[in-house]
Amino acid sequence: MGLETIDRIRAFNRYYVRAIGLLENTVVKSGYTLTEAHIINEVNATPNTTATEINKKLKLDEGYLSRVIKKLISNSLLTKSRSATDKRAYVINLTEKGRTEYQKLDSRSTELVASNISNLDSKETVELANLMDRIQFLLEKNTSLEKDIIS
Amino acid sequence: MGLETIDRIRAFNRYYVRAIGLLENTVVKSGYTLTEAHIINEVNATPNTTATEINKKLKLDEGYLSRVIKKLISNSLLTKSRSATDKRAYVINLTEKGRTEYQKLDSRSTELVASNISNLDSKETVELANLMDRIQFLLEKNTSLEKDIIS
DNA sequence: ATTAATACTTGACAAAAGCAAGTAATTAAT
DNA sequence: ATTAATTACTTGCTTTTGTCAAGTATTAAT
Repeated sequence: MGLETIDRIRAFNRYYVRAIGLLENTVVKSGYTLTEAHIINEVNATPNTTATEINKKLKLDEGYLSRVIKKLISNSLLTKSRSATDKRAYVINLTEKGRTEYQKLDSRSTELVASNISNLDSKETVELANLMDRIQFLLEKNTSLEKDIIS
Repeated sequence: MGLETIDRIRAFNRYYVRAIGLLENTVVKSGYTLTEAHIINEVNATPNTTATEINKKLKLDEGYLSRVIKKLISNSLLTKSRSATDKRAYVINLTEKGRTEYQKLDSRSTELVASNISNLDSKETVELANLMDRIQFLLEKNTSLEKDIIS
């Protein structure tokens, strides 16, 4: 297959890095940092989670995560209460406001994607999603678990 | 096609953001920040460029860019000299060391991609590159120029 | 019981990035 | 032609983001 195939993959990665960078800016304009948005997403996806659980996905510095959570609590998006089963840990949940904000971020994100593919007809849109699924499938073949990187 | 198609696209974006985040960490371990690496790439791609030209691609804060370039100059990777044709601007180039470092970053990146797809056979690897090309083609359909975002 | 590991916090600090004001050179406007 | 506006870049100041290390409390391991 040759080196030029890898170069094509790298070209895509550069392209997508840039595209995603623009996304990130847009998320930030929503008033939350990307990290905050990720945390909100995580807590939404798995209620009654803990900082350690969140960090298995986000892999931030523990101290930093602790502070960001603190900030989200002081902004009334999250609640934290000592776990009954493990008093070292704190159970984290979204507040009502937190759920509302999650919904906003979520629909905002959907709108953005929709607008970014607005020139595609529905056939092409489905094709795009299929291509993406296939890429993810191929890339995940390489990494049985968790350690997947692409560069 | 329905909302679930957009959700699939968003799922891929999340997946890829994470994958690219891991890439970034790896680049950083090379001793340069991602921003520095991008600048080095740009100067390599277009010699005799200027800060403004670089920033058309990278879209950083001007002041920040100015400082990063300064740092790269003090590390002997770049040179800067007043443009003869426009004395406001500075012509930027790689030094010999800069070229060497570019080559290192470049081959490192190729190696990383290769290792991340090492489980694919050559047929699948070509398929992957084709899928990526097609995605890029579809996404670029949406934006005649420069303003492409995907989220 | 003692030691080690886990969950989290806090203080101090460093790096990355953004904002705003400024200089000098060039281009556009009248 | 002179003034005004724009462009290219720099610098000081601040904020945001992230790291490191030390510490507390709790739980698990031996």
